[in-house]
Amino acid sequence: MVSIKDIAKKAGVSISTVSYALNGSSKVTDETSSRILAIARELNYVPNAAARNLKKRETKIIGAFLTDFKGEVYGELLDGMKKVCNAQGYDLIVCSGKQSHRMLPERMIDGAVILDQTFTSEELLMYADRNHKIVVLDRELDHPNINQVLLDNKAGASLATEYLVEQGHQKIYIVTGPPGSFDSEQRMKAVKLVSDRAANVEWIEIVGDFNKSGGERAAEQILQEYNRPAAVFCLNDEMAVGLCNRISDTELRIGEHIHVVGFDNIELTRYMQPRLATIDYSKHKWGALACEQLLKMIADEKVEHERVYVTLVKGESVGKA
Amino acid sequence: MVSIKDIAKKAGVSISTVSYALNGSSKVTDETSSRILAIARELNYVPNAAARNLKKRETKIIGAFLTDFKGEVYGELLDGMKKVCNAQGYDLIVCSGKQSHRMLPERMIDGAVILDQTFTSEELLMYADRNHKIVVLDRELDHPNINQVLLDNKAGASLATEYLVEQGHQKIYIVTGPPGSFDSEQRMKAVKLVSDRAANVEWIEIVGDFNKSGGERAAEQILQEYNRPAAVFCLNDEMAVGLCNRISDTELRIGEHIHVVGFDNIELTRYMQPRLATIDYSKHKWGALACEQLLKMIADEKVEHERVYVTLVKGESVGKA
DNA sequence: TTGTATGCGTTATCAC
DNA sequence: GTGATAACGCATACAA
Repeated sequence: MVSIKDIAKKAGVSISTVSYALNGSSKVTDETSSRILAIARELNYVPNAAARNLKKRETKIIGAFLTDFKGEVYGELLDGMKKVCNAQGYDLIVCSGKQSHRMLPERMIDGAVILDQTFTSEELLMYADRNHKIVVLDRELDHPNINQVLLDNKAGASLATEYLVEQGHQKIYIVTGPPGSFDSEQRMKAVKLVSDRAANVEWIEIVGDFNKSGGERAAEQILQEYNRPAAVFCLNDEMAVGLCNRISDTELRIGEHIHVVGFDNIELTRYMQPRLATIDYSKHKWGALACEQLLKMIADEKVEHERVYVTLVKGESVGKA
Repeated sequence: MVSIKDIAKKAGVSISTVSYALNGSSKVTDETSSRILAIARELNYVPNAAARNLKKRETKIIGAFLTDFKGEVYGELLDGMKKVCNAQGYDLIVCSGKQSHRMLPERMIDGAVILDQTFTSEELLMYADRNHKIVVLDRELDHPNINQVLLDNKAGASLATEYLVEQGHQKIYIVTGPPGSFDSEQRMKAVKLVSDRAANVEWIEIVGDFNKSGGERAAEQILQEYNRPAAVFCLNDEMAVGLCNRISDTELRIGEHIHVVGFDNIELTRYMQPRLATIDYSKHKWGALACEQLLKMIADEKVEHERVYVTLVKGESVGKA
């Protein structure tokens, strides 16, 4: 491996001069500087990250942690993060799984964005206590080194529920996420609030898992109990897709016998027949905002918790009761 | 930051003893070792990655490079990679964009899996010359430090084309990927071979881009020229989705007037009506194999280029001519 | 079994 | 403007 030492030797200068030249310091003459740069290029010199990181105590890398790589939501989200990071000279790396947790405490990254159930809140608080900067997208956590950038789950779930109520539906199934999911619990709360406020609205909770299979299982239950048209609010689109898919195997029609609304507005919903009603938000903006906040924290700027706004997307998957 | 020096001081031993103890060396007494470990835990000691990397000249991290984060194919692929890496004590990080290229030459990772158009082949060869280990999934490249794990594009495209020919189609549109795409060119070659071998088969090339929008544009052209039923081989599913979507706005029916086959078997195709015929392969296995090969190279084991096999998935998107 | 000493490749603080 | 030199935190050959 070619190091600054090699360049120094070849240029007949000291390593400190080389370091200055490579870092564009004005302390060195243009002439020596350009000579050193030429030699560096000639030798194919590449700085060693480990050495630089060790000395500077920063890596200029941000880590995004996901529960798994399979989610539909992630593409745009990561894209938003990358754009912001790159614009400020940071690199973004994406990690998943328990093993990768070490990245943060071992200082391989300067900060972390968490959308990852495999982190416990205690674990995150511990890292925050050790002065690591963290942005959480999937929980509420109060600590000076932790910033929240959360979806407006309450608004989204209210919009969806109100939409069903307005259409005259009185029997509403709610297919939830996995037990303990922050998003699921938040959304569920809003559903209860809205439907309890409405007259003659009955809601039935079905425990789901935020995956297609959960939606399919919910469909089974709903089909078994079927006696009159019903509405279903799947707390995410993935389950709505599974549910609609299962229903379409029967003689019941989505938007006529079973009315469905989802949450997330994943791309797939645009290609469903009928089009799925759902809750939309800018995933790109969510990711961008998360990284902006994180970079501010790293720069020791003050930040406030942020909220990502949502809107209702109507679709033919919901008809009049 | 608490370092082994702090532990050594508190334990009344030298830093080397601490280092030995932490690394589970048998050179140190069980008694002192456990005492040191206890102190380390008490002080919340976490090793510093930069220092370790600098000394050991390895990071135990593999980098996966993607053209962008938005692709449908990536979830399972990355999952396969992660599983293999983790099983062998490596971490996987996912990167995208030109800025992240530095990871490899700066030695932040021990090796790279490339599915990323933003790398030129010259660039990769240069890294390989500097003894960096690389597995490519998206091009042919011959170098002792580069291993290929490629899809069997030729077989896949042949299967798809033969399927259309068998169904009696004589006018076949091919919607290609972006100019210069290796996969696209490979598939195109096989299409020509098969259709030229068949009697009375006419093929028409439409330049696409592997995105939905390319499929939509292709649909426009096909609709304009429409005078009799035609078949379309979209060289990936993403474009097939865009194409079908555009067609479904018209009075023409997929599988009746326009017959479509794709490539990749992305999850979305399962939810299309009618179901898209396509070429399937195990994305999980592809990723796993790529990392197995890479880890072997890192361990200085000999490897041969590998091929990922494909199968035809029939669907109602293709009917008899 | 433990301690001493050196070096990994950089950056940065001093002198000169 | 340039050059010694000392860290950064860790691993390890060698000495004791």
